[in-house]
Amino acid sequence: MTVSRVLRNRGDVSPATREKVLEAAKTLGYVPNKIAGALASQQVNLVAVIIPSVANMVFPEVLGGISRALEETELQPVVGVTDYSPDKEEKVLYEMLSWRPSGVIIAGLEHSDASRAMLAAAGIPVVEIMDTDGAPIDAAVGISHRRAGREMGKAILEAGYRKIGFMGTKLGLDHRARKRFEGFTEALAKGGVEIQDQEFYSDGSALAKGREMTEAMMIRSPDLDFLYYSNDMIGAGGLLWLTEKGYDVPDRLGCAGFNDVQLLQGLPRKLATMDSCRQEIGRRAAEIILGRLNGDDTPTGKVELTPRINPGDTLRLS
Amino acid sequence: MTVSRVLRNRGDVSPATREKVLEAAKTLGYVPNKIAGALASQQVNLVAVIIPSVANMVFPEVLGGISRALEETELQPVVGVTDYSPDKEEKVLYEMLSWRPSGVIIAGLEHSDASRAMLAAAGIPVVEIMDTDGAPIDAAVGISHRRAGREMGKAILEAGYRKIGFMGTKLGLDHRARKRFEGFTEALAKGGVEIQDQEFYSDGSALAKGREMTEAMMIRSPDLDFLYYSNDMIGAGGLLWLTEKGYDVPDRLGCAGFNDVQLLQGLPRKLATMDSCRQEIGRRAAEIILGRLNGDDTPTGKVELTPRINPGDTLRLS
DNA sequence: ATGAAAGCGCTAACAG
DNA sequence: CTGTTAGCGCTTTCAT
Repeated sequence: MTVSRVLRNRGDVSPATREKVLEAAKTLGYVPNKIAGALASQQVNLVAVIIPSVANMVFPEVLGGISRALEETELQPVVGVTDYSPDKEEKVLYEMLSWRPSGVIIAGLEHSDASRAMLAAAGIPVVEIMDTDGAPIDAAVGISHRRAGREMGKAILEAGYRKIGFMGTKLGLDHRARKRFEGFTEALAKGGVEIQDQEFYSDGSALAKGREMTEAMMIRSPDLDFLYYSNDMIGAGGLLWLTEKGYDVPDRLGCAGFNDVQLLQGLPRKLATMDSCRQEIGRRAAEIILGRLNGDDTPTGKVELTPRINPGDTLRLS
Repeated sequence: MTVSRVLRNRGDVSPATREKVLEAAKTLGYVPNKIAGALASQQVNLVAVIIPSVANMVFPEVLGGISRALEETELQPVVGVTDYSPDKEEKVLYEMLSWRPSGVIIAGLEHSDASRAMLAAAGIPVVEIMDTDGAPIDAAVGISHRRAGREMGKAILEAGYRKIGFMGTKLGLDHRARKRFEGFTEALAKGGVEIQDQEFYSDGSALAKGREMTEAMMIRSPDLDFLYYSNDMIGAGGLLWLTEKGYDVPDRLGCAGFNDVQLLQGLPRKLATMDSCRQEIGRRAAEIILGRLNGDDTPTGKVELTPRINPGDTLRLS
């Protein structure tokens, strides 16, 4: 009845009755039931956001971009976490889709067949984020990690480094880290250079792991002149160790990470890195959803952002 | 009809029809509509989790505890973020309650009157977390930040430090930081000591801020012999600066933070700190919700966990 | 073991 | 401007 209209500021309601209803609602402590509302109106102003982890520092920033873009909107983000597991992704997705959200923002381009099917069948805008190396189901916004790896490789060669070591997460399910690695080795190969040593880790405090792995690697392969880390956290740990040991960085030895996490500002030396455009990815993804929902003819397909190399203090300039 | 029974493994259904339904569902890519289900059954297996921030490192860990406890359950956490604003908290809460969750886990004990009213009226279990200095609406799990501050103050005095500086976030809306500060000054007062210098910051990279503030403070008050930081991140930044400048830590100058964030493991020196029991808080909170929902006579009221001081390398032992 | 019917609390469309 | 009437897609209860 009229009550519904008042609470949603819809249609014409006389200020008098409006007042009355509002007051009654307040004194009764009335909270509308969105479940019933959603069922009746067949629309749920929620955007499902599916990411691998909240601990990773990268994703909270993407989330920030999304929230900000959705702030002045009816839409609200709801996040689900997959822990980098395709199985869990499938479950989370199923769970979220069963609430009939207005759109989905999901990290990565690789999903199980079932997940892809659900997304395709959902009949709502789907934006895959972070990565553009592959074919999106609907829309995608991100960076090309393969290209990012390649460019870092190129920059390193141009700076004159030749004996290169790599450290990173186990490359199994982190597709983006894998693609960076592939692009990196590819660029090196083009310059006739091969990675001389490499090491992978799976869990633990990234800073400490970076430190340990770096120590192990420098003992094993003392003549390395560059260390490429798959993320800034292990890179920072490594750099701390190198600094303590008195390595001449970046001349005797250079190093670089990936992500440009601002968390690390304040460390003694600034690690060379590459911005992964996290905020903007979030914002753009949200905007695409909004556009689609407004019926704008937002172009489907990929939006590829371009990360820049930030040489910091640890990459000799060529 | 029968379909409903199959999908929920309820009631007696012949294996034959069961098979048929399941297959049909799969080929049709059928995803049940939880909205309708929730409306009909009057129950939503969601737990609203309301926290100030996801960027803070503290809350993701609490979330981890909650998720793990809820893993084998029907319940699913859904998080809302308040950005430390009571207004936003109210909005988020209203929004979430309108989805009729089965329970609420919310950070802190201070809420607007409206928020308290909503929580009290919701008729669902409510667990306030992180803090026990105050009166909970329903149940609470956390630590006494006042006591944490007091204990750190006591430990510092016992170790013989006397000229103490404090650095922290602006104490406006972060009630827990404020309570720690109050407890801290109280303990010092009991020992006849007063804080000699203090500085507050609002935003920016915590590590960098800690560094800057420490530098400023040590220039302004060079005879300080202890620095108490309201969190580990600024503490770590400060410690890095002190180490670079060659301060004799912890003898000439001690320092300590709060939270015991594992993120920082791997820094050259380990900051003295206090564990804030984040994981366990999350787990216990979830368990209380579960208990209440199962009708167990879980005792209402506060659960106060006891944080321990971890002296690291920066607190002289007494 | 299965079908039929009622209704969850709202919104949408239409009357008044 | 305001009231009335149908559902939304399920679950629940009751009959078969």
